[in-house]
Amino acid sequence: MAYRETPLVTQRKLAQKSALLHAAESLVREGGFGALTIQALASAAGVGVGTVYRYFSNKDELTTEVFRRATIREVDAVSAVLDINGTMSDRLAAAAEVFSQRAFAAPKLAWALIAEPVEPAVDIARLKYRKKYAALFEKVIAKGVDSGELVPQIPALSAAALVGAMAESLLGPLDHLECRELTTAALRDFCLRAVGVVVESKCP
Amino acid sequence: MAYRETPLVTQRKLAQKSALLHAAESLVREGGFGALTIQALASAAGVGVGTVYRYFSNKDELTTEVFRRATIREVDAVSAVLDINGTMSDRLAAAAEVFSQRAFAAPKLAWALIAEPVEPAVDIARLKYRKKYAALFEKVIAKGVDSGELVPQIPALSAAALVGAMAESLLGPLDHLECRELTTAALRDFCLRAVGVVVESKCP
DNA sequence: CAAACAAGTGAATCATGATTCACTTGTTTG
DNA sequence: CAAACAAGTGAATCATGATTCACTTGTTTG
Repeated sequence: MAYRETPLVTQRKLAQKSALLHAAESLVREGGFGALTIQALASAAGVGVGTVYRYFSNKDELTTEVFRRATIREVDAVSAVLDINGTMSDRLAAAAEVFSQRAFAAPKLAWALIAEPVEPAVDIARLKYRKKYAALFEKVIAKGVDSGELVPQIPALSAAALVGAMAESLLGPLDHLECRELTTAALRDFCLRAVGVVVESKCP
Repeated sequence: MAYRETPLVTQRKLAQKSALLHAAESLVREGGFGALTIQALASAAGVGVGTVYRYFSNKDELTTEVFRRATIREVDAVSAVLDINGTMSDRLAAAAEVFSQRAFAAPKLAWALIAEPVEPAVDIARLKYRKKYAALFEKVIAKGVDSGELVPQIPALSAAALVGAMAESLLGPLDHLECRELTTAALRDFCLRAVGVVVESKCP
């Protein structure tokens, strides 16, 4: 007798939540998190504002989830490339390149994820995922130091510094899409030098 | 017959504005820009909220001015040390050390200036002063590249990356004041390697 | 001293977006 | 089909701090 959620309804609800998240990410891709208001999302998704609250208990939950999903894709891409075969410097080089290339491929999104002024909730998530990047780098750097491939250093500090270097150095160039290749290469070399890989042999 | 501002009054007004700015910076030193509300400032300075508006036309002007004054001190300190005699790497090393030491000396302020989530107006100022740091580094790096002391590179990119590396790598350690020396040295070495100075001779 | 004016005051108001809630519409069950 | 319930709605309300403004207090001038 009682009403029970049927599979069809469950699926529709999932689809609706997914549609909302997609619409929200589109808004962020176009105008950063500043463009992601409940009103804007509701009208972009073609629903009433109240409907948004059926799927997210509040704004922070929404923005945090949008940030999390987008950032996880980035972290995963960098993580994947850090696991390739080769020396530690090969891996770090590939990671820097991927980070840069992906940022150039979606500049506004990159800016939103990396540097846009946002509500504290998103900023906390940002900190968390920066640590995730740093943890990935730290592991590889530590291995490189152990094997003698990299100069002795504090892996945790170098890793954080790499994250900062990557993020900051792209902020300016992101709107100069022509310099993409040059910038990517320069950033990669900077990172390699920073962790103590000799780029050009000095002892012929 | 008409009322005209007497030197005494002019001086009092200057003193009042200065007192407000000092009180505002104290609030920021204790709790970041988040703690700097007009209400809090007014009661900290022992005046009514209306009085604050006699000296600053709006909140953005106030916060921006507090940020500007504090940051200029930092930029000047780094700038001064970049002008010392010595090789370009000596200068960059000194700059990294000064940046780090000053951050450790006032951790909450450093956090507020570098990374705290703030209203867009302050964030714009932040961007501006990050560029100022970068410009200082860029000059020194360019000189070093020209003289062959540093590896070939894009000075503007390396400079931005250095700024990012310094800022990011201190975010974590700032509450571990014990590691101050070690962290400072590690950051300095990271920066020197990054710009292509060979820290340890490889050709005996 | 008193007129003329500026500085100081803080309760009241405003601005911006998030959030609620009484109501409407759609689904499920027997 | 109709009862039972959830999803959808958007105008109204709320929350947070900035901002205003009618008023009070202090300074200057002749």
